[in-house]
Amino acid sequence: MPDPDGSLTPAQFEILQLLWDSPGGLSVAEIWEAVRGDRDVSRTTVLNLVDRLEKRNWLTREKIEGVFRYSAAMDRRTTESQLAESFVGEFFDGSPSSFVLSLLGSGRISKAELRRLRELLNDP
Amino acid sequence: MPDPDGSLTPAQFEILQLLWDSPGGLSVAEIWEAVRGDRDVSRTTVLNLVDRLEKRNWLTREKIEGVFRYSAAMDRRTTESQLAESFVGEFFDGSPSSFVLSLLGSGRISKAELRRLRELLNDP
DNA sequence: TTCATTCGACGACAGCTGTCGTAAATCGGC
DNA sequence: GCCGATTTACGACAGCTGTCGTCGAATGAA
Repeated sequence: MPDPDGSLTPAQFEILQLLWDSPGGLSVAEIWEAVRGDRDVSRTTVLNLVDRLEKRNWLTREKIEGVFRYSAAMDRRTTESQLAESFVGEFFDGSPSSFVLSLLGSGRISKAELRRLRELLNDP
Repeated sequence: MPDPDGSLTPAQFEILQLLWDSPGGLSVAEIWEAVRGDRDVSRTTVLNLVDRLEKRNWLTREKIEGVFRYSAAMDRRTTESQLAESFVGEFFDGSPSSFVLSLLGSGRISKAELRRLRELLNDP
């Protein structure tokens, strides 16, 4: 069971999010139903996304009562950490503070977010 | 002179970084020379990357003494802010604190970076 | 002017993504 | 066991990316 290949696009990440929120795993039909809440998309599109993710070892599947149920192969924390780190590595020279500085510069961070950030860094 | 189209890949971003560091702009030959410091790549590859960036309005160019010199159309701060914000929007539900939390979870942040982050958030 | 060198436009290619349709396999009800 | 419906596999497509080569145009030295 090797590690997942490559990185993730938003469409792929959306599927992983659904699976992380569904302990027992989901069938393609269920994923489709959930995705269709946001975007209008065909069943086979979702099927294909899921299929490719499974081939790249991002998902595992198990046939239960005749239908495949998919689950995320890597847990949420690890995946998100990896995404965040490789993004900062590629675009901010690996410097989180440089990234946060840019974010602050955009001026679109709410007071609540700022407070949460301070707590995060000063507390533990 | 509309805004730049779409987002940026690491290869494209590398070129922008070079241009931000070169006030007078750079010719393709100069960009090539700089890029070749990192990766081994053909002249036409760089030329094509630059060409497409210019067509998407990420770069402007001006012919000086017979040779095009390219400059970044959008300044560094603005571009980086946009990148950071859209990344957080796509993968962290628009929540910077959630992003930083993931980064902390990876356990690969140096003490110096942590200190810098705290200063950044407590100072202003 | 001529000619070698540089520069730039263009096209090509494979790989990936999101999108979809068709066809085959599977399943449940009768 | 058969048939309609669901599920899955597979192939197709356009668009983008990084990669490169070719060819014509521009340039400058002799």
